[in-house]
Amino acid sequence: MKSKGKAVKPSRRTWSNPEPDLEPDTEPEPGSSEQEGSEASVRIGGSWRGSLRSGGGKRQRGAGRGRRHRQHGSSTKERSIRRLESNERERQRMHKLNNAFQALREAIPHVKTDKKLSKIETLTLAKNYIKALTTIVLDMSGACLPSGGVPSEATTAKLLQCYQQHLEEEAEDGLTQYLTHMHTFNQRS
DNA sequence: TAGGCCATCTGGTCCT
DNA sequence: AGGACCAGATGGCCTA
Repeated sequence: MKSKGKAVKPSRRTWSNPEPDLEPDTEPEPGSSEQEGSEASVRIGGSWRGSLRSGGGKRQRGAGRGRRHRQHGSSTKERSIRRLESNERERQRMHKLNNAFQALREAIPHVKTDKKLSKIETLTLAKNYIKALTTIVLDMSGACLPSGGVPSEATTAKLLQCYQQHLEEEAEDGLTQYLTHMHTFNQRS
């Protein structure tokens, strides 16, 4: 396990722990003033960074774009508390995501090395693994993938049915069980 | 030392 | 209204 010194980053200026010479109350919030998009730099994430507002951002979802900051009408202290709570939730969310990645790493076969799979490697291997399993399962059931690589509707329905059954049973050894179902299915049909 | 990977913070947007 | 989700930014650690 790599120690990445992430829990605390003392050298970093955080919103909740700003440098003494910075006055959060007197600073215009990014995007909340008339200077929107005209600042050479904005303070986001407790750090100074280049302006994001002028075209660089990809965030253009929904009709709410251009909306002003949500105004909570609360004190600096209350906003600070909410921000800390929000950070904590985000941390927990990312931990859950990482746990899921770890579970995925353990579920897919790969050459064991000292170095753990990165996230992108994990996703890529998982995708390939699913493709390989699908091919095997279809072979067992006498079907085969069409040239496009996409199973037919009927085949997909069969796969989903077996997968659903597997989920309901919450099998300990998922793959074995899944393949057994498919084998049984094949024998019956 | 550069580049890859990652955790964390943050603000915007979506959803309930 | 508030939590979840998302993606950009930042900086630390590690390796080639």
